[in-house]
Amino acid sequence: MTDNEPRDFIRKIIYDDLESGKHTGIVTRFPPEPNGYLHIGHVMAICLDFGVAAETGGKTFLRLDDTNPGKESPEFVQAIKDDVHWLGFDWGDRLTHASDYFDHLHESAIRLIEMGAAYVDSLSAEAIREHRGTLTKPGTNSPFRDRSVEENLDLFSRMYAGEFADGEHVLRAKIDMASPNMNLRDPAIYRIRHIPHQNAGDKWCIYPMYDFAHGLSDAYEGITHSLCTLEFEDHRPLYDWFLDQLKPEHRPRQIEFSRLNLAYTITSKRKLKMLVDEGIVSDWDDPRMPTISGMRRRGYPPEALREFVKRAGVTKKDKLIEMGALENCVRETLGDSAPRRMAVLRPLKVVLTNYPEDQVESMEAMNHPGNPDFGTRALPFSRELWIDQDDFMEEAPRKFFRLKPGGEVRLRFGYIIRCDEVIKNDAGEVFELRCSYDPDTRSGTGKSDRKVKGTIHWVSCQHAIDASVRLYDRLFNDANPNMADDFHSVLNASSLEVVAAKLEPSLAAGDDAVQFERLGYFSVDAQDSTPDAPVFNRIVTLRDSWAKLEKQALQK
RNA sequence: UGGGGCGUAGCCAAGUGGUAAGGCAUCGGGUUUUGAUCCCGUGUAUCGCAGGUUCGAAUCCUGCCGCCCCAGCCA
Repeated sequence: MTDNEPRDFIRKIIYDDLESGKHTGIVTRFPPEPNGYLHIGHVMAICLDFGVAAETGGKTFLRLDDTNPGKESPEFVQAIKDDVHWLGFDWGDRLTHASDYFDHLHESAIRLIEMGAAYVDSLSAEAIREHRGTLTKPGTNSPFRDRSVEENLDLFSRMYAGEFADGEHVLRAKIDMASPNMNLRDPAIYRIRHIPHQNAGDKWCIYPMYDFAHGLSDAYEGITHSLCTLEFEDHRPLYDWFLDQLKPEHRPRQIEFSRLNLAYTITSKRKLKMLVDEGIVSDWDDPRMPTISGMRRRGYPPEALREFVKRAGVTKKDKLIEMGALENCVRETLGDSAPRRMAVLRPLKVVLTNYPEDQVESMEAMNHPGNPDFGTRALPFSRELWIDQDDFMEEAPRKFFRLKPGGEVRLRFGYIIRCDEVIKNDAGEVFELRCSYDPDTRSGTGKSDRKVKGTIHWVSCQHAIDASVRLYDRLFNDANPNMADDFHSVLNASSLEVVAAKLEPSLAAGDDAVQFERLGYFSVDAQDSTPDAPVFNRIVTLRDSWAKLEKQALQK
């Protein structure tokens, strides 16, 4: 147990239930509907459901909530399993489906009918809506509400037998059409759908609704605490109503917490699906997507996501968390684990005019400045180098301590160089820099104690590897696109930029996440990269206080 | 306008009658061959507002305001 650590309100309830002896073991479930990919919001639920069970020595079911065939598919089931595993959680032999319980559910529905607590309604969907009333006006009873038990049983068995078309009849719980809680106005519990099911195949043509299936599934599995998001709070009376009526052996308790919203992104499966279907992103695992698979492909480490949701906390307050908070978790974990490398994103040629034509030196470079265990590597150095265009300014402000005409800068793990001449192309763009190096300043020799303010990264031209590097930015320009009338209007048109980069030779090995020094963390794109044409994704930039200064200067 | 939920610093978040933790961000400063990391320091938070109870209120009471969710045969 994690004593002394502040516990969220749900853990308090659960730990209390353990201490009071109400429960001797905790059983939770993570119940996604396999109708899309899991996203950052689900990470929170996964960490809570699996986390609290693991902490208490309990168990967690991964339950596919597949009560609505037509929207659900095995592809999504597989993706969900992959994502939960990747995040670091294990359900053991507790992979279940709501559809595993269709027989029990069907029997329970019949019991409800026998108890006079459910009836077959033959009103059209539209008529049912009209009878439901509004938020301020009570509903009115369906003319079919008082059918006899026998008639209901007969009708329901014929629904089951496939005698009716979709929508002809529906089974409803008989509760209270005047309830101020809309969910209690005789909710539908079974509907007719002549459509095969992703797990149950052709066995059924009637399917249970979420409210009916969920609580009972929880009960069948012996779930002690059924954790869900706030929008189901209104459903809790209904959840409890079914349990009150049917009195299953185990009685689960539903507890609701607020969803986690990430600024500048959306967490609605429906909208994420639109991004995919409309080709705005390449697929569900596009590295810009807030899906688990997208973040995985982008290179986010799972421990960073776990740390992120831990910091976010579990409460009932609506949250919209800054993107920076997530990115910071990613930087923190990668900062420790990623080896350092050098790469030039927007190459600008530097010729060292006083360096021997055919000479190549080998520079020793640390793989991690803070951790000697990472060792060192050899970096080839020669007369022609690539540096980043951002590291040169023809007319530089005072505080710019990179390269400028007549100015000096240190090449990381190399020499101090001075910019002697700026060569431009016909369009007047800076095309090449003629520089001279100071042979006494070779890194690590201690021959000179000269200091220069700036250090920049570089790659030897003749040794460089060409690679395509994808630079990602937020998908939306609005902090809360969830609330936009039409998310298309707040899309960030430049969320992806692809550059032709030059990499140091050791990057051919294609490691896991690495840091390109002074630029950020990058990883090989598992799908598109090939040995001949490497493709890297930028996971996240480094913090950049220079960019911040520039931005402030612009605002003045 | 019915019902449910939520309001503590820019973003999260502890706190449950004894005088406002912590994290992230911000802003200073130090170290640094990554303008990174690291290290120090940095916040008058009218605890949504207004009344009330109390020696004492973010915590209790009353009234108000704001935001979110609910009228699928979706989950």
